[in-house]
Amino acid sequence: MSNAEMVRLLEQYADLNEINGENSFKVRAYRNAAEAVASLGESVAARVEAGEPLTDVKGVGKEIAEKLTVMATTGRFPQLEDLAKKVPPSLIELTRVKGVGPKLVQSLWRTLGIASVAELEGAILAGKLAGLPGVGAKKLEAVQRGIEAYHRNVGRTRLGEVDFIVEPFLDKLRAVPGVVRLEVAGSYRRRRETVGDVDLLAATNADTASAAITHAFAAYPEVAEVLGSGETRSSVRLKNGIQVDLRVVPEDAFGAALLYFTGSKAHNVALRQVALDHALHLSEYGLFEGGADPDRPATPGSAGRRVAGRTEEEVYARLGLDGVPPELREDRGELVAAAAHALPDLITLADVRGDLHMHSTWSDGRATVVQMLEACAAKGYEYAALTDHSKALAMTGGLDEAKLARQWEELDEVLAEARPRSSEAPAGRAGVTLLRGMEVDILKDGTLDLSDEWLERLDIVLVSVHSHFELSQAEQTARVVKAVSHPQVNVLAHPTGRVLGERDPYAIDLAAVFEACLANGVAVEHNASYQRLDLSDVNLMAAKARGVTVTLGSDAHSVDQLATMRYGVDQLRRAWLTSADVLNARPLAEVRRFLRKGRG
DNA sequence: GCCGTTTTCGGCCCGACTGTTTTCAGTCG
Repeated sequence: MSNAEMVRLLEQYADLNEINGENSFKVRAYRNAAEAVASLGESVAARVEAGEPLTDVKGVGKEIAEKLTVMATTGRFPQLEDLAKKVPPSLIELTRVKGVGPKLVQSLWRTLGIASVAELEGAILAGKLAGLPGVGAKKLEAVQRGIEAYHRNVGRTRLGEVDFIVEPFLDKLRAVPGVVRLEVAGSYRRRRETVGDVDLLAATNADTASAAITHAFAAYPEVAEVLGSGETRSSVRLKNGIQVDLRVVPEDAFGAALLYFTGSKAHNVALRQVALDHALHLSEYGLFEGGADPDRPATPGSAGRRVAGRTEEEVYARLGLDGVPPELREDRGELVAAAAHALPDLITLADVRGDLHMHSTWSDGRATVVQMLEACAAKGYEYAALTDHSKALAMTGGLDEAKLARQWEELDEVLAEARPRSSEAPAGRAGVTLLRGMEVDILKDGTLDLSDEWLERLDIVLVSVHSHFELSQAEQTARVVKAVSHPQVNVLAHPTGRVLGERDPYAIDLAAVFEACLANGVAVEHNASYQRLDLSDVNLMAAKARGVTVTLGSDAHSVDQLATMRYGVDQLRRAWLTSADVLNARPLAEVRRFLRKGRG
């Protein structure tokens, strides 16, 4: 059984236990264990086979280790199967409806036999919900709104699509008088590959400004519906279905609030624990001396004297920690590293010296080679690899050997013109070295869609899977391993084939693929297109752990798409990568040395 | 169920908002 499957089952077990009214700490323990497995970076099954104890994994104790072992060896989770007989798994879907939590689900199931969103809708129409304990007219309305939102917005929105919405909204709100700070927090700030709700955080210098921004927030033209509004918190749903929350906080607590609302939840929990270890108390209002007094009402500031809170750095510093970049705040060891002053010097967009994956009008790109090169020059790149598709992708106009030869004739001309032989040389693309490459299809049997002769002539050979996604894991792994073992291959592009929100990764043993890449001097790509972002952050961490070189490619099919590089850098940062881990953060000479694999 | 220079029991992050209540439970983040 794969780690992903184990994660899914552990989460399901946690959810069902929660609905069943089980001890909330036990529920959390299973969620923590699921998270631990998800970010493990190695196969649990392999670990079990090797006899390495699972209890070494933080968050996995004796009980869960046993359950994981059973899953790994038998492919089953008997306790979950038993629980599912008492609590139907379809109830989990009900808790995804906003306004419906575990307690209400339990009540719906026990008293009315409701076990699905569809049945809930039916019961509301039939007037059966009124009279249930805790359900009045307003609650009923909230549940109905929740159901509408559920249908409209199942799943999350890709980061690159949220940007288009968020940036203009921010501009509007920043213009409100009295707003001194406005930031996006949440998973958007952590640069997760997809975003659920958008969390905005504002600091104002007067109470009147706080009312003004709340008003401007609700009055934004793209707002379809105001979901809730209070003195410090408001929520709206935009016309495209995305929910946006606004919090207004005092300026001197902005850092603590930004920290808190950026999360992740796991990071916050861990950070608060660090605060407690220092006999301090952390909330979104600041870091306080003296613990909260349980006998007094928990009003802001009642917890003691504030010792930090204006900036995030101030809070971290008071806890003896270096400032943690938002991308790392996932409770994957960043606090330990911050305490040891050992956080990685994360790669930045400015470190990227070239783009190693782009298309032109020679296959399915929309811009010519010259246009792409000029755009790369404008970005200050030292080099760029032209990597059009091969002939197997007929619909993209992929290149066969004859067409590739014609492309090279054009490249000869382009390069001759670009050479600064006189003052009339086109300044635009001067300075960008073109690497002649191709994105060659991996055929079903693992052979490559281009002759060896041409593979040898290319400066850089990317290989990738664009077909036969449904092969078994063993077949897919063997296919890809065979491809990267070809002596002329340099980069395995978008290694899992996923398309966010559209297509799951195909079944493949990445550990085996990484081993083959390492043995053959092949790099794995992080495809920076925000539809793909493949490899994922967790898989990138695993690649780095095995010593595999990573490349970054925009996979641009137009000049505009070259800019998606920033989303790729986001994910590399989330994976703790530094510029030293990334091939195209190195100077051209080093890149060439890597591509030659030590040959001539 | 997990964890441990407060270790094998007794903790486990914290607060806002809403609605249904008459002092609080549920939900959310």
